[in-house]
Amino acid sequence: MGKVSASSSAHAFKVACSNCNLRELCMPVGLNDQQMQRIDDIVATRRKIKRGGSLFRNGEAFTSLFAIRTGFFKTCVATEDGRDQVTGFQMAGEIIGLDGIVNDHHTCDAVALEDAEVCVMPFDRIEELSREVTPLQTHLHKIMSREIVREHGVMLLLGSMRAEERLAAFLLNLVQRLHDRGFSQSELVLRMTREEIGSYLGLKLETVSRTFSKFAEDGLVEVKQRHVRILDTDALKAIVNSQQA
Amino acid sequence: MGKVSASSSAHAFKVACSNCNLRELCMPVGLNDQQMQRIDDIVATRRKIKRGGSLFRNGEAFTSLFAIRTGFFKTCVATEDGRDQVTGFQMAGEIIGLDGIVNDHHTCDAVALEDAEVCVMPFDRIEELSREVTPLQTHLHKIMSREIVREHGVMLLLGSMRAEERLAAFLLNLVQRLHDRGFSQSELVLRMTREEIGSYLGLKLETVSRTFSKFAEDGLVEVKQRHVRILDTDALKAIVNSQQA
DNA sequence: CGATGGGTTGAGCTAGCTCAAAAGCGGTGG
DNA sequence: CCACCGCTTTTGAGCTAGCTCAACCCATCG
Repeated sequence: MGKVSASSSAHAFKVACSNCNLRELCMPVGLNDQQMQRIDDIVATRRKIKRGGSLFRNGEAFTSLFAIRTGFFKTCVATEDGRDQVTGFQMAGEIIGLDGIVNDHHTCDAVALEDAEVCVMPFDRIEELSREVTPLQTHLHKIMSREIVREHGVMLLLGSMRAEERLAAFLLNLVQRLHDRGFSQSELVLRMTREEIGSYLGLKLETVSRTFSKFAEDGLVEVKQRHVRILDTDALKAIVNSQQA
Repeated sequence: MGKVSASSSAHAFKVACSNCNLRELCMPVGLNDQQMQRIDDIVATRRKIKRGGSLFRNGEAFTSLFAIRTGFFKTCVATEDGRDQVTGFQMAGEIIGLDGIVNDHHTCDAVALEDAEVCVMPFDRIEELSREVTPLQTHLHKIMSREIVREHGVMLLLGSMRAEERLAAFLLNLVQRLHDRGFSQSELVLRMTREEIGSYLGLKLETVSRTFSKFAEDGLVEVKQRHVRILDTDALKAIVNSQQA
């Protein structure tokens, strides 16, 4: 698989979305062959990122969106005074980099939480083609809108839920997305630390740990380090909608 | 949609973006006459919304984006169990309704905090025209990306700031946006209640009120009900970047 | 094996919450 | 013009969820 530099490398070989098993996740459906062909051409290259490496960083020029092929990312923003906040965790089939469009440079960091590979899609090509292939245009708009709606959900979580609700919502969301990708509905391996979960959820790592322990004590989940088995999905759902405030 | 409810009404008369003094805020710049002409055609109608009325509600079909001409809105999402969270406050020149694109129905409520008027822009027309007028396409993408970046900022605020930092950041943001629209840099009238501010900032209304009082006591602002005069912008900025955690 | 980075757990603290009372403000009707 | 009502805001007093600080454990890896 080519020569890999420090933490990432660009590859010149061509890849085909039309053969990609993640197609339904990142590409529009219902394209004819010719349209599919043209979309294949959008993916300029792939890029591998080693665990801990970054796909892009705050301040870097924006040129491309990235479709995650394998691996797991976090995105985080930072204040001037150095605090930072995880704004999301992204997995295979998801599109990353939308934040860069508005000012032509990225405003957050995207860091690989495990070795990863992404498809590089130059944004000028996307815009060009989406003028001609209507389903692509529609798809792009929906992806951006979906991100806005997702963030609304995070704001709701951060603004009005208590610790247990937040963690329950987080677990349910993760396992749902994994299930959409063909994994178990009840078992998952966390790719991130307690601290990263805490940052995302607006909690301290100790609180995350304690809340995991409480869930385990109550028989809702089994937790062994980063391995989590969900034993009672309904109880977790009930916690999210508990309104116990 | 279509039918006019108690608190809003649709007007059939035509309006022209080209003559609108908010043009630079909601429309692309650098268009030629012919392009401008065509964009004028996007604005199908205007719609007035009385204070307290809603522009759209969670669950309603999505057909159009709205450009705020006058007035002030809040958007809020709700959990199944009835809690809700203000996700943003929108003022003249801002675009509202992007959440509806992904699933063809709205996922939040947009409520007028004062009598308001919006330009109704059918989204299918926008998509159609943005295939032909590249600056419009670019502009649409930037608007959506800007919203994503804005929400990142809110997540940072909700996830990692303390009450004083949140309120200071909120005031600075509001006054900045008002200043961009030609209003004072230091004086503003809040269009929302303490409770709505609290919801947006993830705080209780009492905490918002107390924090205002503390700022006033410290000589940073003068507060008389909803009239706020900022006396020391730099001190507010220092609070936002205090990292006192 | 020792070092290192994550994770857990305990003990005490505090920012922000809850509950409660009272006061200001704006509209309405006599 | 005044009295009243409903809504918003302020302020006080006490409480608590989640934080801080600290110790310890566990897994991995050179």
